[in-house]
Amino acid sequence: MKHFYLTTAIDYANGQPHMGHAYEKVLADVIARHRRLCGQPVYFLTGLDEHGQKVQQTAEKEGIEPQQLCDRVAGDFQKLCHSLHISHDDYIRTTEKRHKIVVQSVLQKLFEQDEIYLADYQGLYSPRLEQFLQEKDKVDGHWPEEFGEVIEISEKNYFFRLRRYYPWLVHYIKTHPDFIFPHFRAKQVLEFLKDEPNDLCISRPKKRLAWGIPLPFDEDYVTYVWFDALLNYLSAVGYGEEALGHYWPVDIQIIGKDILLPAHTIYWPCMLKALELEMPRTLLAHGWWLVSGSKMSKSTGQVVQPLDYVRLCGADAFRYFVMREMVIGQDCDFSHERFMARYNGDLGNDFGNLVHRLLHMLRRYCGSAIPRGNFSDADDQALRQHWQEILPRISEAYQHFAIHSALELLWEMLRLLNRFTELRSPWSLAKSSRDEDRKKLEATLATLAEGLRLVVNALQPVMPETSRIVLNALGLTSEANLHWDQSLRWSQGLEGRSVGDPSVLFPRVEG
RNA sequence: CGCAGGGUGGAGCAGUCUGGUAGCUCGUCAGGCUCAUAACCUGAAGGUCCCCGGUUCAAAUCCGGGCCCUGCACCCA
Repeated sequence: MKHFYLTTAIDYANGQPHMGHAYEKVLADVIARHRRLCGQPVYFLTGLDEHGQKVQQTAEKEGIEPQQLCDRVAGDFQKLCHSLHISHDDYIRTTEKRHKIVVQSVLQKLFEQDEIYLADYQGLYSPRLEQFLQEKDKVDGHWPEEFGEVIEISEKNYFFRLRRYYPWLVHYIKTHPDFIFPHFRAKQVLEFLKDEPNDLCISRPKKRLAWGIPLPFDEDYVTYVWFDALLNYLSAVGYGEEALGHYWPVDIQIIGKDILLPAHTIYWPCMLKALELEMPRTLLAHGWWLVSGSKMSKSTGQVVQPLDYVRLCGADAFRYFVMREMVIGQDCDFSHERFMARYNGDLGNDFGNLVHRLLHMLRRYCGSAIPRGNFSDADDQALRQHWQEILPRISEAYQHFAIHSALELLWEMLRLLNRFTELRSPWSLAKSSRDEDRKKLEATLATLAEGLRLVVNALQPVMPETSRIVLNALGLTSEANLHWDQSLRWSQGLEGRSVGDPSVLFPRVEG
């Protein structure tokens, strides 16, 4: 059976993890966890892009070997994954042998197929910065000081015949509306493609850049970093081996909107086409996090690092926040106020407090066991009815990456559970000595427990840790193994289970 | 210039593709409850859905025009 294969972009080793990296991994993780719960075997890949000029330069600046730098940065990013509870199945680094072998075999194959040719590359070059320049690098029509002397040079390089696939690519994008998501991004790509792209220069002379994968057919050159990096999606799942069939084509590739063009919508499809491989099913381009809080931070002398919130409020709270706030594909603003509002309001008040008050009532009124629910009235029916209505919408939202709407629906349910609690007022029923009131009290708590179980199960992809804690508190230990549809059906399965003591899931954080 | 995205009660956002009494969260005001994390529940006030025009029985939504904000190919989620 083919795996559901999804990837994030691989992060570039020249820099520290930031909000965007964290978001992308969480998004991918939520999708991966959801698919697993739906019973699909999932292969979730992320990793690190380690070659190229920037890495070489940074390493030189620090006086260390590039590989040392990469090892350190890889550690930082893996730590990030760990602290966010990312459930990736593989972490690929482009300096690994398994990757280099694939890059070289792909290059050799394309070279033999005449997809790669040698030609003169002409351009403006700054020897001081050791890089090629573009007209747009000019400031007010002049080269900035730091470029030093700018000369026109010509050097031989290898090119990939991208233009060969230009007409095919345009047609493919036009006829595959699900290829690029959100759809409006496809329009942007087609706009870009109105001008025929040039063939892609895939080599760098070793005398200028040594930190890369050598071309198999010319030892004087290394591979251009994008060409190298994109192939990680193939090298991780056994390109050239039988195993590839268990993963390819890749189902979802999650990337930032900035690397959609030209890398993932031009280079990558053309490379795959030349290799006679199927296209990715969906390229999912997300937006950017803007941090407007920097002004506020300056005035208070505090620099707010978004990842500090993981430490402050926990991974699940961070995951909830980024999934709830970001509408897929659009940009979104991060601010302390918004984070705290979501944390204290949504998580603390609506959710955590509901769990707490329910467990407390179960302990106080029912000896910490979930009672039998053999009483039903209009309020109770309405609650079940509501769940029946939103359940397909929640599944649909997960399917279409609208995680924020899935969460919105779940919180709607949580509010209804809080309202139901008020309507039935178990604390009043508990004072009565009538049998009927006792039955009503028990049924109320049973209904609340079941409602909470359903919400928490549907919340698993976004908040795995919290879900586990709450399910355990409801006396369930193996619920995670249940199939998505099965676990989200209203049932009586909780009856008789002994529940945990009330604990505060999301302690209030002031400030 | 052009292209793409956005402009919805005090704040932040859904909704726009598939027209049908404008929805959510926060905030404000009033009330209720006391199981609970100064929490929860109820009610109220508050909107020319950027502007102009068109299509339609009906427009936040479709069409045309205009204004404003943000991005746009070294690298960057």
